[in-house]
Amino acid sequence: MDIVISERSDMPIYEQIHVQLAAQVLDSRLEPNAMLPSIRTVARELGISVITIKKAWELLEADDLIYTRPGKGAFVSAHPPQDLRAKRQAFAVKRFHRDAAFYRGISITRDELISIVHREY
Amino acid sequence: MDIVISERSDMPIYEQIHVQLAAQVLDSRLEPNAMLPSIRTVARELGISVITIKKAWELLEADDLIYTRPGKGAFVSAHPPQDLRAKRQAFAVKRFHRDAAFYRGISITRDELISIVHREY
DNA sequence: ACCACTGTGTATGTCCAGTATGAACAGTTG
DNA sequence: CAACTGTTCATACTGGACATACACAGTGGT
Repeated sequence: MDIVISERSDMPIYEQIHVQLAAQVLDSRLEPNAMLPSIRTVARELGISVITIKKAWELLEADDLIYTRPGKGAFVSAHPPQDLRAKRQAFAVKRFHRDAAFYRGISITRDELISIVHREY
Repeated sequence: MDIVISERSDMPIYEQIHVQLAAQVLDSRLEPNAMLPSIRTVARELGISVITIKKAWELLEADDLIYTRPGKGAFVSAHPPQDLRAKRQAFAVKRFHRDAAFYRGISITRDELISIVHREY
């Protein structure tokens, strides 16, 4: 489990953790049912608050990407690969709906946006 | 000049104003060199603080979309249509660079993103 | 010269999200 | 029983967003 916190990101820390861990689950880089380090351990290692980690864990659990068991720990949810691919798409689509509002707001057409993605991505 | 403030947006008010006005300039919906309503007028009409409007005006001026003259007012910058199209592209590209970080972070390929834009936009 | 506008700058204050620390509670396991 | 685990609660700090108020300086019409 690799997490890098950027102080220059405009995303809050809990969101950075959420997204990075979600990516690792969605990429099948974490073993299904593998135990995650405890929130106290991650907090200590990253030099941040347990509450911040817990918030990220809550989002991941809401996404059905991990599950937590009081007294036991937090674990990677097990999903068939095709479900993970679908979840990754859904994750991207959900975010895209928010981003799209901006481009619509400045009258960027679909073709213009596709062209931008093609060139800049 | 039309501005609608959404309390449900996750964008700060000054940013909503910035983006909406930028769009109107970039779409040539505002006459070059037309005078904008004063920051006190807009503040009163929208029921917000003059400082908030001023912040939006500052961003717009930094974008070279308006210019301000103490004692006179704020005006729409005059640009040839092709320059406005280029500016609109640049505006979108700049924003896209921020948005792209997320999609890269969850390993969405260019083709996947194009497909999402095609389907959802 | 005066007035009513304009933009600009400063001071002060409130609110809220994000984050922090610490402590306590409850569950699990060896 | 101890050492872990997750969970909850209390309290506090910081910084950004936003607010109000006031003062300054520029512009233009009368």
